[in-house]
Amino acid sequence: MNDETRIKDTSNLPKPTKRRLVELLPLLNECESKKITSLALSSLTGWKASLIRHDLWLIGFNKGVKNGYFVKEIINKINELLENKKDSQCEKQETVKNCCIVGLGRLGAALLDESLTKQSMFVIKAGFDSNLNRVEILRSTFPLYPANKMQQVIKNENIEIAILTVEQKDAKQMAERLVSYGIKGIVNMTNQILSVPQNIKVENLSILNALNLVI
Amino acid sequence: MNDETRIKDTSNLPKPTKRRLVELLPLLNECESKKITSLALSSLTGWKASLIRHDLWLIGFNKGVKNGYFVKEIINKINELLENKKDSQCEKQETVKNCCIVGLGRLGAALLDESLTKQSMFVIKAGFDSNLNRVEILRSTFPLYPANKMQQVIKNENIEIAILTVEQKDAKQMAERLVSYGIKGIVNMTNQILSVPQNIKVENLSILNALNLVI
DNA sequence: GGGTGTGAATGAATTCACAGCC
DNA sequence: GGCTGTGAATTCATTCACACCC
Repeated sequence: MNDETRIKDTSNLPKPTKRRLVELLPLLNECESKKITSLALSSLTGWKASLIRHDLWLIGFNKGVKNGYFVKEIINKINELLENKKDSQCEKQETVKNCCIVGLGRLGAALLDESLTKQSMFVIKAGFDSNLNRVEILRSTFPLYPANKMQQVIKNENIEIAILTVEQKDAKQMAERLVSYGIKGIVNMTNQILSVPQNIKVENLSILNALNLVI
Repeated sequence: MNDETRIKDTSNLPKPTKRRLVELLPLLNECESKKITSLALSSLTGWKASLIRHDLWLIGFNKGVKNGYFVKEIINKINELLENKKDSQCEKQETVKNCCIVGLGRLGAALLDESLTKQSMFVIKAGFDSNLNRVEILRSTFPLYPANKMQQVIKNENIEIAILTVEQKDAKQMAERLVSYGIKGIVNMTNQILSVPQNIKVENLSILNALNLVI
């Protein structure tokens, strides 16, 4: 077997590493220099330089880097990961991810705006609310539907990700419904803990919980 | 030395433990039964029962629990922690935490609403934006100020926490300003990494980053 | 039996240390 | 000298295992 076999299997990266890489992305995109050293990244992020090198090593930066990493190369590598190309040989597949917003209260309504996902791989395809009024009144660049259309729209539009902004009390059962309709990832903006099957990914973004953690 | 000396120093709890406890709080508050077992909590959260017992042990549930924990007791204990009472003998101090919202774009404006912090220890005292228009037009239950009033208002109102909802490009420097004005905790809703002094706490709640993690 | 309390054992993530390269 | 590449050492978090209690 040749050297290629030594390339790390990036599909089961440690979670903290993946998180850091994702956070790195916006920073790298704004970087005007061609190359950047682990030390420079360290001072930009506050993370140890050795940790950054280790992370980059895990995603395949072995040998060949001389005096700092090429910013573009890091960006490309991270993007590759995120697009879950299990097989890097595979065709340049369409890497758009369809999302929806579930719950159009104050917070959900604030997301009815393309700017959130501008120049990203995410496209918001639909908004849902069980309150018909909201669905009719709110204006948005993508269509809004009553909650009873969820199953159908999620299937038709091939939506994989939901941003959950419903009221606390509805969060759990709504998450279950979404999972049953085929949603694979949930960005949970409520402060409820969602218990979902292992293969469903959840990120918790409760502002109230966050406030409790920054005290 | 007596038994009291064995009580854990809850001020430097492991971060993951603290996070779980905070997430537990809303769940416990809705719990209608008087007592709850670690097993029940496990099935509600998806976390291992032994982990939950360990967490509770760390915050002082040693001995004395017979057949499940008293829900109220857990809630109280966690709240005590959050209010940072280093010294449990201390007077029943005022445990309100003053917050502000920095950046009144679509996301920030969505938070101009008491419902977020209702029946919590947090009170939003002010909103800031460098765009005078927004400050004048938006309606809110607390006062809005132009950004140049920040230093003064933060000091006068004794504001310790900021919810950062400015545009990406302004995030870093705004964070630095906030720190220089005495802010101790930042809920960062931008996708920029903020590098702040050690003693300042930051929680990152970027929706775009979260989307990248649930793929 | 079903539950907690608790240290020890395991597993995971980070940091160190240093060889090797320009 | 400054930088990366990389396994080993260390630190940190979770899980196990079992004594004890009702």
